[in-house]
Amino acid sequence: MSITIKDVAKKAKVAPSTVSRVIADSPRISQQTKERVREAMEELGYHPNYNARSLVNQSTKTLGVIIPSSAKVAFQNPFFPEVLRGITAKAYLDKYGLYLSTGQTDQEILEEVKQMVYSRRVDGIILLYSKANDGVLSFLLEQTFPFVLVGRPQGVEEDEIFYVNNDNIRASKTVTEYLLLLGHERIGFIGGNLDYVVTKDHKMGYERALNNANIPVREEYIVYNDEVLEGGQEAVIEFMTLEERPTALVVADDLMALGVLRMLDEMGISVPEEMSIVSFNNVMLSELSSPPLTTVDINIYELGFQGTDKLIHRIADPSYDVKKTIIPYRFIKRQTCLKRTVNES
Amino acid sequence: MSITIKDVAKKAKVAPSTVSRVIADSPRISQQTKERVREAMEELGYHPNYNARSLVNQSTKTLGVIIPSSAKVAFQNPFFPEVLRGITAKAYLDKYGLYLSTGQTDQEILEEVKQMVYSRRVDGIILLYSKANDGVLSFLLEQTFPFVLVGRPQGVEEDEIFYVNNDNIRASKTVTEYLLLLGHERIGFIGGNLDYVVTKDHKMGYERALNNANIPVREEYIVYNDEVLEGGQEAVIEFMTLEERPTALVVADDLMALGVLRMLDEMGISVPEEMSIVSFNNVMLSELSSPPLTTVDINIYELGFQGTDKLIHRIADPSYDVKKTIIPYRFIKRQTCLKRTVNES
DNA sequence: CTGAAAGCGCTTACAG
DNA sequence: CTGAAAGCGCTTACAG
Repeated sequence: MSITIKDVAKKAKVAPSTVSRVIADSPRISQQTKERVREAMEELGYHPNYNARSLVNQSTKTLGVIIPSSAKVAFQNPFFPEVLRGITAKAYLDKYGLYLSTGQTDQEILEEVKQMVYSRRVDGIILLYSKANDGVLSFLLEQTFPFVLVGRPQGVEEDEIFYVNNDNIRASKTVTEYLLLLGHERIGFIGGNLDYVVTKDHKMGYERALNNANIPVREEYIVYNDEVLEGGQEAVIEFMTLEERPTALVVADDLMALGVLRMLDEMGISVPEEMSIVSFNNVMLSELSSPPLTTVDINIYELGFQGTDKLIHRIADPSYDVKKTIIPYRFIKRQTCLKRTVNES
Repeated sequence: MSITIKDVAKKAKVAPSTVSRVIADSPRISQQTKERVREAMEELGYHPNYNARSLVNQSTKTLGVIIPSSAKVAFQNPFFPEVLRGITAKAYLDKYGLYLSTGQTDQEILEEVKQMVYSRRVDGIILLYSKANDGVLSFLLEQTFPFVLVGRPQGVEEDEIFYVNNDNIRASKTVTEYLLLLGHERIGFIGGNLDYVVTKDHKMGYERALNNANIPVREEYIVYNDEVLEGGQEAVIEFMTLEERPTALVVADDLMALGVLRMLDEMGISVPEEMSIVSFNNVMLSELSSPPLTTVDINIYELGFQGTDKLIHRIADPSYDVKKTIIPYRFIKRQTCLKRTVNES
């Protein structure tokens, strides 16, 4: 059908192997021949067939990107588009292609990952989430297939895993301490899905800050929710029906915080006067809410970029051994936090 | 290295071709042999090599997904994650893989598309935007490579192109008429990037509605902006410095409308009392703003799903000829529109 | 500096 | 119902 190396060879009156070497720009081919071959390629409109190449090279120059199961939830959170942007940028630089997972359930995703590695569709995998007892992770580990995790590994063989992450524990601690410094003592915590390690880290940071300040951690001030958008709203309802309502909130995600804001608005509770809020991610929209969100910029783009960088390193050089990279975060103070007024119990 | 068809053949004491037929579940192989071969595959942990397959089949079972150049802008708009979700769902059903473009500029993207088709990395392409004089489009057309457009084609050979789209002209007309019915006569239009066909369609619908109502279209009421988020804000400033300010706004995108809302809020102009707003897309967040946005649900997921369906059809059956699919939209009335109060000039 | 040959891991007419 | 052989389009030792 299409033009192959043989056609070019014939036209340039050389052997196919010579054409192949010209493509690779081998120094062992004379300038003259190169030119003649290139001319022939040009005239015929030759382009190398990727599959043939991959087959003999045993490498595809593509990276598999695994998006968490709840694609519906996941995709509506700007986190994923933004990591993807970082991944994309780095992949482009190194001429890697990106192969996207399409499964919706954990089961489907595991199947897909297996296909990807067994059928040699990708050279490495980048896992966009971290949770405990993840089948995908153990599979990858047991196959010793190159992969990197965006998030903190948890469970067995942590030191075997390549990953990029923020220090989410510290970030959460900082943020809670900030609230403490503003005089808040009744601080609520709205976490994401507890399956994810990041949620545990947020909670841990929160608790440490309270402990250091000798403020008891109260069960009723801690709430988790899967739903990024509705989650915040439900949590607010829970807190607001408490006898001793919190005066400040640590929220796992900007989008959730948007939901919180909206619900508080409906309830006639003003932010930051009556309720202070800090969240995480510094998603584009966090600046647009009213009031603009005080949040932690975790540098999502960089997580994607560095993760990809690490993966490519790992693929190119099996002896590469820098297992983890911690991306710095930045606390962004906007307008959802205020000193606690002392006119309540 | 890894287990091949030959290893299985040896173990099962058959010819490689037989193994191949067992994989394809050919009816011409006896049940007995099938079982023996399958056992061998199982024991050895055999998995077919995708590249080898693709090479002989001349097909990759992968779809290329092309995201518009301004990935930064694009990705921050929930439109793309949401189409991707639709694409992903359909691709999964038909066991197609997804290959993502990574280029940032038009030039880079064109290069990538060329690579994809020349090197046979994908069986078809899904273009997530439509603009006039698009190099990618003409290239695909001239190669007669299977592709589908999400959006309305414009320029030459429109009837040659497979596409899924909304009737954006009518949607925009409807929405403008709604504002008209509420008594608004000074209606501003904030469009997106004029390079995109959707922007032209929105404008056309807007103008038609005004024309039908015998209301002159005023230059100063029409504004375009690339930046999804900041765009709305700038536009508001422009309008508000006019002597005769608009009392209602048609906004190209929910995110832009969020920007508009925020700016209006800062200016102390209340929505919907002093300014009515209608936008497009019905992105998840449009419900969370205060007030919640009146918008047009264009069914983004379905655009992706149906587009992919069309592409797969086209690939599987070259005689398939249903060129266009129009996805219905739904006008969602929430709280950003109000009857115009007549206490102004 | 260049070519002939083998091989990457599959599939599919062609025979029998 | 099964096998031997050719071929998909490349690359890369091995010779010369």
